[in-house]
Amino acid sequence: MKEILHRSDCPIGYSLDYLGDKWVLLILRDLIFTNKSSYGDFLASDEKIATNILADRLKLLEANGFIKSTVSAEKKNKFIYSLTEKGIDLIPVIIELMIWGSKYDSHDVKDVVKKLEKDKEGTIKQLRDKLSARINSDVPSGE
Amino acid sequence: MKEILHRSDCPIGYSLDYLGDKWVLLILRDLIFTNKSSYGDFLASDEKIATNILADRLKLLEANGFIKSTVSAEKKNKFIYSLTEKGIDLIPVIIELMIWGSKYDSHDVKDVVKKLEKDKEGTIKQLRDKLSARINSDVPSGE
DNA sequence: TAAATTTGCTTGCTATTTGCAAGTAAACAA
DNA sequence: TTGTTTACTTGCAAATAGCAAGCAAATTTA
Repeated sequence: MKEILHRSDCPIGYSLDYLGDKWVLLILRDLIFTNKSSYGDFLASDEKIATNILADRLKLLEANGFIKSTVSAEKKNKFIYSLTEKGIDLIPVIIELMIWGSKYDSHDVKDVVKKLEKDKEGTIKQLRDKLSARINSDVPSGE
Repeated sequence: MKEILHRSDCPIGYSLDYLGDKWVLLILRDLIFTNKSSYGDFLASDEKIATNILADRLKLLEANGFIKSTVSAEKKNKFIYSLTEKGIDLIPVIIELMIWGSKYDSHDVKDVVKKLEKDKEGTIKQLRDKLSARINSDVPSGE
């Protein structure tokens, strides 16, 4: 795994050295907002990530402590990825990307995001709690 | 200028189609948090962006309405870049990247960010007001 | 007023990264 | 025991990034 070299000592630059990429935050989005948790799940997302890029990013995210993987309880050839606290802490970043995107994407149905925006802190706490629960249980549970 | 093709109709994906890159948000950071406003200013930032990449990203940001450029009043061979409202609306995204980066970057001096975090909304409003004032004045003013 | 400098790029070349298609391997199901 | 599911890896072509040099208009300096 290629080590991340930081280009400066700016905290924004530090974050972008990990997240400044077209794919990483989409994988984290899937983990935060959907029940997707496996390689095949992420592969099936609308953006159509290439198999080698997905494998690479999952390695990178795990090597850098954003996610962890466990063998599925039912199928031993299936891996379940879940967020660590470090990954969960990115919820506010992704929420703000969603709010901005929703404002400027003419195609977006804005009602859901508007509701979220009205209680941003509550929404973040809800997501945080749901995902924190998964940290110590091997199997992600549904809604 | 190459047009941005959106990979899905997710608002997060929409944002990342513009911002999912190691450089774009660093240029916007300079415009938001420092008094940098010219090609040469951005070039001098710690991350050492290449000249062709900087030129490309400035074009892209202007073509997509994040920034606008005006000829400097004093020097006619100098361009002054400033944020549009669309760009200013990215302040919350960048703030969250800074908060996350500050939490996980062991080298970061966290005091400034801790203070910011205590009054996030106030800080955003302050920045917003300062930058909004620049939209209708050709010359960015100092602190 | 001529030469040097500042400013904002562009160009050419090489190296790295991405993206697509195909292949592999372990676990599992029929 | 054969086919399928799952999670990758590999090979190759295309796109992007990065480095060094070059260029041109405006401005300053001699």
